[in-house]
Amino acid sequence: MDGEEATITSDRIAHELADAIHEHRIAPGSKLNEDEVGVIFGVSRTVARAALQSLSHQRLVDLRRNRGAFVAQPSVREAHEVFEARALLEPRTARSAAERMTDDAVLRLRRHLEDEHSALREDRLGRALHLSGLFHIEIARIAEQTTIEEIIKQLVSRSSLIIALYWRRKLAVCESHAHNALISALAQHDGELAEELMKNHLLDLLASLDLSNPVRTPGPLKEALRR
Amino acid sequence: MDGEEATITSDRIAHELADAIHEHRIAPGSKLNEDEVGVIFGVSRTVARAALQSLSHQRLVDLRRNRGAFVAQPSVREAHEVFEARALLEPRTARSAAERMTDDAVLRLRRHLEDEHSALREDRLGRALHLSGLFHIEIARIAEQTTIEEIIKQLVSRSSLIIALYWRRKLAVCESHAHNALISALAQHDGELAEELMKNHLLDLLASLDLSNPVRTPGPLKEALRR
DNA sequence: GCACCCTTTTGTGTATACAATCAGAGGGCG
DNA sequence: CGCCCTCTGATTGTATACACAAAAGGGTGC
Repeated sequence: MDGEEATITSDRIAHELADAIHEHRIAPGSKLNEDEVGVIFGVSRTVARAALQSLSHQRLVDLRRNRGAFVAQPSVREAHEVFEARALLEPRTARSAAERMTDDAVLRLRRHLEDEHSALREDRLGRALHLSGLFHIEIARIAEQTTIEEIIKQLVSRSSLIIALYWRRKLAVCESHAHNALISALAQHDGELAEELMKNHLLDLLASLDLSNPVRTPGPLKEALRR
Repeated sequence: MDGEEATITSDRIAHELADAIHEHRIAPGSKLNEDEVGVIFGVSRTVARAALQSLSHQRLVDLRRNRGAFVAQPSVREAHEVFEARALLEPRTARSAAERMTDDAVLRLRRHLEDEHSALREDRLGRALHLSGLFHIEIARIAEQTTIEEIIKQLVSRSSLIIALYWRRKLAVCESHAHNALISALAQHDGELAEELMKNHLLDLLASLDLSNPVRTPGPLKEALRR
């Protein structure tokens, strides 16, 4: 009883692809060929197709009729909108999280932050960014708001694409500080502070992007699927 | 050049089914057989299946492996969460809408409200409720926040299921009043008031539900698809 | 030499066939 | 008489085949 790869469902493939996109191993604009995806995961086009459709519902890929699936390339407009939505949801959610914070949750967040640091030390920037996004999702989870968590999950996911396209400067260090400060506020059940910190953190994140010129990264093929 | 039904895409089917659910023509818990859907719309299971998957991503239907698709039955917990999310998003969005309000938008909203009244007069309660939900979406559209609009669209959609399950008293009249007051505030560009009105409107809506007992409406078959 | 059109090729859209799985009915056993 | 097991019918999961649309490539005419 070794393997657990017996059931390769479309959800699993969607997840796998999503992770690759989040870690910037697949660039925005990349073509995702149905056959290719199917071959990679050892399933037929039917299943691969379902996975791609799933990703398109999450706005991670763009499905163009008779053209195929492409990793989405959010516009500048969309970038602003996504952060606008996050600004409405996340600060108040951080406040809720502060109220519900448990010792266990503090530990989980600290461990998470530690992973982020490790990834950075190993120079796996993509992975670090991915973990950084998961940090926000973890906070929503602590707030015990599954629905809002799902929404934030999607927004963070799209943020990952936005960062891939409009990145300007390394914000890794201040990122960590921001997350660190957040953990402190949460651990002390200081909802007010947590809300404020989250609000500013999101503004910093937005400010670290260059949304002046509409970057075009045609995005080449993808051979980044090493599992 | 009469027909426009040449291309029955899965999106169209998903839309059609979604409308039926929103208007309470299909009850929560109803089984949505792939073959049946396919026959009704004159397509193969492949397309019907894609439509159902799409609806499941919107959380309108519940896809159970090897069991099939069922119209979702949100739990009491989920009901609270959905309205929690709406409370975070919609009031501030109403404020934005007030700032961007145009004469044209006012007209659109008034016409919308009028439709709602017509539906009520014709005793088409389901349709009235559906329109009432669209009203909220229209406000998000006026705020020119496509992303938030999409999120609200989903939340309103799920609210429709929640109302179908946990309805307590007729709130139709106060609904209209609330929407009317909102239009006034928006027309006067009074963001502050619009935000407050929306907040209270959502609280009223939530209060009109009976979320104490976990209703179980097994939901019979569906022959409600008269197009 | 360049541009345009036709052919070829690749890839998606859809239908259908087959395999796997589950719910329910019926019969056998305790 | 009730419980459990098995068999059957129905329905979903997956693969494959074919139809068609769009891109790629080469050839010809200007």
